[in-house]
Amino acid sequence: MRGNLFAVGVDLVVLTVRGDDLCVLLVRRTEKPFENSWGLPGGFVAPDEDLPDTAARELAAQTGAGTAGRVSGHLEQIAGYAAPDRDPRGRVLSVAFLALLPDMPDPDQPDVVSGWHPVADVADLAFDHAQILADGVERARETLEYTTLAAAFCPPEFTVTDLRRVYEAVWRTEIDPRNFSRKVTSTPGFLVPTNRHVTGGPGRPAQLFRRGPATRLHPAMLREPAVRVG
Amino acid sequence: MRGNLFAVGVDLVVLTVRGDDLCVLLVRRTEKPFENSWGLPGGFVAPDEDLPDTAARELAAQTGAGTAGRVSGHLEQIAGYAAPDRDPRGRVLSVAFLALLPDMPDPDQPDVVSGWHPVADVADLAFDHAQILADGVERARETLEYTTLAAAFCPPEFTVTDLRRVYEAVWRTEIDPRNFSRKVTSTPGFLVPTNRHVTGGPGRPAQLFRRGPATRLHPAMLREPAVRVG
DNA sequence: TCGCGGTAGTGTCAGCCTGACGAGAATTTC
DNA sequence: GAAATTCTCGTCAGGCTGACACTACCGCGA
Repeated sequence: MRGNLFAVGVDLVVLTVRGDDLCVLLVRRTEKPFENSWGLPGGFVAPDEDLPDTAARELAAQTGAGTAGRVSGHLEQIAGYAAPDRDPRGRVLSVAFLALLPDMPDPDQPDVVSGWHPVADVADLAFDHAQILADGVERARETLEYTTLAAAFCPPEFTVTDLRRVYEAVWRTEIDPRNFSRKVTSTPGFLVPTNRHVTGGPGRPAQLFRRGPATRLHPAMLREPAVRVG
Repeated sequence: MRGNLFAVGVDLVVLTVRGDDLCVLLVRRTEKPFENSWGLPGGFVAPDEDLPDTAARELAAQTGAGTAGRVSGHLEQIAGYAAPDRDPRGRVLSVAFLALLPDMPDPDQPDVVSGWHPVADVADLAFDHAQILADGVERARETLEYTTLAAAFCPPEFTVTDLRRVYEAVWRTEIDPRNFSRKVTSTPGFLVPTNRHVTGGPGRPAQLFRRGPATRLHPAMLREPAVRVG
């Protein structure tokens, strides 16, 4: 077999929505290279492990959530990255995965080595992680247009407003609440009403919904037709 | 550095439209494993080579087109595949790329070791190439919905009907020529009229167009809203 | 108790886009 | 020439969207 050999790792772009911000899970590196820099969580692929297995294992380890992340979360591959000089230690290929999680309390160990950072504030990541993050965020933005995956950012039961805030945070736009409500509630299989309502806050109580079986939006929920001719 | 080592290769899903069929470029394997089976063209990543470089190099080699494939073609990454048992020789990670080319004469060497096959007729490929092909075809179908990339299947100058046949072949549907023409000619930047016309065939001569600068379709050209709720 | 601000959800309406055609224009073939 | 074929423009009804008026229901404070 020809070809030189690579170390193969998996890097995770773990996104969640906290308040009005789209946030990414970053870890502070404790080893060279890029010691003390922030980077994406990740690890090497173990023998007899497939890429999604590695990603799921790392996700569980980093979020301290056991397999809980899979209950309402989502995990998909973004792409492979293998520029010859992306890792000074040698030839390393990294397969990036995108994970979407509901907002959760800060990571189990309340240390400063990992935490949520608004993606808009992120700068200077290790390796080519800035590029990977950008690709992951763009993927998430597109995914929200054509699928019902925004609900992956929400807890098992959520209101239409919760869901709208996800779109607004990921797209950094404002959406008319009335039109948004009409769209998502009229899409068959997107939301399953529970007939229960949240109370406590100001205003009329909002109905709680659960995720429905639908996975795709037809027609899509398009972002601003962003004048992009070139 | 932890982790075991992988050989890393690139596999190509090279698609074109011939007549009414979406076709894929396959090669007949001359070595074990899967000797004499059909498989996707590909090769290993050379030292100091990035993944897109390998893909472009292999594409040029396989189509015998030098760099001509890039003139009106398109090359994008699909995903990485690394199941532990996908290659009996050992741990091999393959990054798949999707290439879209205009129809061209059969490969330079008129041998039987490589050629175009209608994707609908393909069966029993080597390794996990059937899965990779399926993923590539699905990616192409989605891409046609949201981008202007169908023109990558066409020669530099083409008619609206040429373009429509691309959509029909990739989606395996029929599209109303009048509505299709309205859609593509009214999308700013999709088609640039040349004011020249093709002649020779039956019927009114069709105008020739060139690709415009637009890359995205707003709104998208949706396939059949395929009743898909689950 | 009674407004009052705030949020949830419904209703309306004009405009754009699409699917489903009709019909005319321009060419080859018979 | 007449027929067949293909390209192109028009028409029209229906669906979806953005914009926004309006009602329903809550907590809060006077």
